[in-house]
Amino acid sequence: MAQSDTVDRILDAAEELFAERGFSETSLRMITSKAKVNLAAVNYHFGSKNALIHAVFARFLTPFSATLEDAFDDLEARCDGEPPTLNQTLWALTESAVRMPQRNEKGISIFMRLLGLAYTQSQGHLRKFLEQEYSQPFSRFMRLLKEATPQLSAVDRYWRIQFMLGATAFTMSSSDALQDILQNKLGVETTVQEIAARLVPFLAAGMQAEDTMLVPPPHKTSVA
Amino acid sequence: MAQSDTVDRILDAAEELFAERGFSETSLRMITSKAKVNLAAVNYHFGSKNALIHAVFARFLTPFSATLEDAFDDLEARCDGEPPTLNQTLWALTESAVRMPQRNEKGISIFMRLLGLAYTQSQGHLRKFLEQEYSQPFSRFMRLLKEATPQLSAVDRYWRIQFMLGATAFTMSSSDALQDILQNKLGVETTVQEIAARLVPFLAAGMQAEDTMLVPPPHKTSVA
DNA sequence: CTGCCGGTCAAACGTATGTTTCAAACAGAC
DNA sequence: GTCTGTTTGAAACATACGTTTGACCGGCAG
Repeated sequence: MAQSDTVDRILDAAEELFAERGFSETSLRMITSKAKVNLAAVNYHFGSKNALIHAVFARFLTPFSATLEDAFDDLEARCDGEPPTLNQTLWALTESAVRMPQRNEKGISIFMRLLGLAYTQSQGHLRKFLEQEYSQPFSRFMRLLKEATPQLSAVDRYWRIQFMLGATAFTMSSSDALQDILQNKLGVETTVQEIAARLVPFLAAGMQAEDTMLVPPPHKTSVA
Repeated sequence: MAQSDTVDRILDAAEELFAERGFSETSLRMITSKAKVNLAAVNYHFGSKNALIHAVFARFLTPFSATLEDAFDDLEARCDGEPPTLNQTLWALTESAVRMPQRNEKGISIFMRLLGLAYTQSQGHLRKFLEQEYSQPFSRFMRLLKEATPQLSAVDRYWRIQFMLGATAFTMSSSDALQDILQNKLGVETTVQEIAARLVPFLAAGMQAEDTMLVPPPHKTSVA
């Protein structure tokens, strides 16, 4: 056991419980009892519950953002001046996520759910933490998206990026429950990789949809 | 004030606070003090906090599901045997939502955010409540989607529906914050109707994307 | 052995929560 | 006015939470 694995045990338990139940709904007592660790250990090692939440994100996000930067470097190098296509950009992102070394078989889906929760639950401190710690790869991704969709107006692109984020965060954030339902109803086993493989074409098609027409025409109410 | 507007004042305050902060993060004391009502009134009129949450949803969802059924009736009548197109189905849904009588100007976006939270926060009781109270219009919408996309496999269709739900719930759920950003960065005013007008084409294009290829081909790692 | 120090532990602290209680205020019927 | 059932009010209840405390343990340098 070398020094002390208490810190990792806490992080593991917290990660899993946060993903299952959300942040506010998970108490330190649940975490410490799942981790088989004394209650005070959290405040001793991390300082506060919020700091623990940040640490859970940092443990995954820091190596991930490095991997992602590499993937983007690779991609831009291969494209040699030409801006990467939308598909290439989206794939670079998902591949980076899937290739991360994972603590266990459901590591990625747990973390996707956490990211979804981070965006969804208002938790101001988390949002601030993520924005100021990981703004660089995020901005770079945004720039790539912009260069890959020059035909879109700024406003259209802005909203469609939100739609993409939403579809991704939402799907991944409820993927456990959804996978349960899907297994029961259709008898299909689905991995995160397969979900991503379905998601990317959906997003790419949405991004490249015909230009938005602001007056919704394809509808004829009451009057035939 | 006629009989008692206490119930409505509580519902108004709860709706707004839940949307802003989530369910667990909103206490009964916040609600009752915003509603200028005694703390005990919630338990007196609703029985429990969970029952209050259900009531908030029911107040919007019950008339909405009726409106939606009418819209679907209309649509199917106009199509006369032929299954409605995907665009028609999506527009029937969004038009129904937008046309609901609204308590105030942000009524719809508040409620969209609530629906997103309902799906995202695990809150088992809420999910059960929604499923068993409003399964009928939901199933009908699913059937219409199925008939409008006969080319999709059941699994593909299932996931793409989840993507649609995600993009919608997520976008609407953070639309207030997003609209603020958008106004500052791009100087554009955007209404819920306009967001919907951008969202529907995005969703329709995603739903009708080329068939999913499960082995992601458009990527060439390391090897040129 | 002594002294120290990072880590663990049980227990307690203060606060906030959802819920309950019971008396007071109110409305309408007789 | 009096009675009756409903609604409000202030206060208390029990519980759960995040955090803090201070005693204790174990290894290691002097």
